[in-house]
Amino acid sequence: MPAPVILWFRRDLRLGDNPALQAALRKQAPVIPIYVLDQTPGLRAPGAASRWWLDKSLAALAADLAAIGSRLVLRRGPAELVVQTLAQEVGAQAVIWNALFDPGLAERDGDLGQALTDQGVEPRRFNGGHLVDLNLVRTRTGGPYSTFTPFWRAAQALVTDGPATPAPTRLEAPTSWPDSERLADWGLHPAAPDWSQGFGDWRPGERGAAERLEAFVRGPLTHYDQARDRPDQAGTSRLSAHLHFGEISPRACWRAARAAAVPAVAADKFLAELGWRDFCAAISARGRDLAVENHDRRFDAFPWRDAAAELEAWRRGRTGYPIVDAGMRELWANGYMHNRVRMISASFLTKHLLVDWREGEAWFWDTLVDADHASNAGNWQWVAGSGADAAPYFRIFNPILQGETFDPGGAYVRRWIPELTRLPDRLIHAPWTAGPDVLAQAGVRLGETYPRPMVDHAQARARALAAYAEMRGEA
DNA sequence: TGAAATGTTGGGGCG
DNA sequence: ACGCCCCAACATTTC
Repeated sequence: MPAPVILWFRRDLRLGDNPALQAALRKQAPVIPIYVLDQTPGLRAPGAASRWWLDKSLAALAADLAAIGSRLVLRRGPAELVVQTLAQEVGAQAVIWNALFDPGLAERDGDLGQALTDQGVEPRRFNGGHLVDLNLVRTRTGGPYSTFTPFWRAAQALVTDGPATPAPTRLEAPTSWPDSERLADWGLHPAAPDWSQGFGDWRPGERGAAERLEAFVRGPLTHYDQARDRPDQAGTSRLSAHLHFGEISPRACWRAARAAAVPAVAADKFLAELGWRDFCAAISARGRDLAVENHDRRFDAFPWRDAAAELEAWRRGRTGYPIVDAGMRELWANGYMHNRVRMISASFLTKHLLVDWREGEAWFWDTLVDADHASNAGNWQWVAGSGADAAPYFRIFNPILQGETFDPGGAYVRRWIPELTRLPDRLIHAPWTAGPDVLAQAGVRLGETYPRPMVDHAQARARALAAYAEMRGEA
C-alpha cells in the first residue's frame, strides 16, 4: 500500500470543487484529512462568533467525511509544528492544502513547505479560496493592483469556466488512524452564557452553503442590483460566512450566477461582490497587516478621539440613530449585519464619533460569523478612507437619509428596535423630531426607552471634515 | 457603494 | 401684456 497523503483542511471545509482534495485523490493513496486549530504565537485568534460557526462547520465536514468512509483528524497547536509532526507520525508521502493570504500565513506556509521537503515529504499548495490565483493578477508592469476596477477587469479575464469537480463518493482510509482530539473539547461553542440562541437560522456546512446558493440564485439574484441595498428585504446572498470557511467555492458561486437566467446588471453586481472579496485578499496578500496598519499612511496622522463610552454605546446599539442601532443589534443577535447597514454603522463610528476604525474592526471581528481578516479590515479601511480604492474622506453617510432611502417603511428598524415600532414611518429614522404627542402615542420616552441622538448630524459632519483637514495639515 | 451648498431654470402669481 | 419676484426642481460644484 502506498504511503498516505495528508489532506490539510483550513478554510476550505468542503468536499466538492476542492483542488487540494482532487490532488489528494490523484495520488491514489490513503488520505488522512486533518484540521488543525492553529495556535501559532502571534496569529490572530478567531472571534467568538467565528468560533461558533467553525464548531458547526467542522462537525458537518466530519460527518460528510464519515459518509464516504473517512474521518476528520483534529489536532491543535502551532500548525507548522503539528503538520510536520503528524506527517512524520503517519509516514506521509505528501501534505496537500489550499492557500490562504492572511498576514504571515503565506510566508509561514512557505517555510512549512520547505521543512516538509527537508523531511522527505512533498508539500503541495493550491488555490481553492478565490476565483483566480491571486498571484497571477498583475498589472502590465507586473505589480499588484491598487484600484478595484482594473483589478477586476484583469481577474475576470483569468477565471476559467470549467465544470465543478464533484465530491468523491469514497475516500481511501489508512490502515490505522492517527489519534484525534474531540471537537467538543475545543470549547468553540459558547458556554456560560450561551449567547448563540439567535444564530439558529444559520446552517454551517457544505450542504447548508449549497442550499443557500441555490435559494439565492432562484430568488434574490434576479433583482440583486436593486434589492441588495435594502435591509428590509431579503435581497443579499448571505453566503459570506459559507465563503469564508470555504464551505462553497467562489467559483461555484460564479458559475451559478453566470448560468442563471437573470438580467446581466444583477448577475454582474453579484460577481463584483465576489471580486471585492478577492481584491481585499489580494491587497492583504501584499504582507502588511491591514487590521493594524493604515493602507494609506497619511491616516497615521488622523486625530482619532478617545471615547470609550461612545464606542460602547455604538457597540450596544444605543447611539440614538435607529438605522445604526438596528444594525448593531442585528449583529449582536445574529452574528451578522446587512452590508448596507455595515457601511452606515462603520461610517457613523469613524466619522460621526471619530473613533479609530480599528475599534470597529475589532468589534466586527469578534461578533460576525463571517469575520474575514482581509475583507473586514479592507472594508473598514474603505469606509474610513484609508483603504485601497477607498471612499473619499468627505463621503459621510447621513444616517437619517440612508435610513429613509434604504429602509423606507422602517421594517428593518422595527424588527431590531421594538421600542420604536409604533412610531409613524416618516419619523422612525429620526425619533427626536417627533412632537411630544406623537412620542407619547407611540409609547416612546426619549432618553428612557430609546436614547436621544448622541451627536447632532450636522455638527458631527462638520467636525469630521475638520478632522480630515487637520490630517492633511490644513488646520 | 453621498450629502450639502450653490447655481440655473422656468412656471406662475402679482402689480 | 409685461416685467419682476418667488421658489420648486433640477444641475453643478464642493466638501
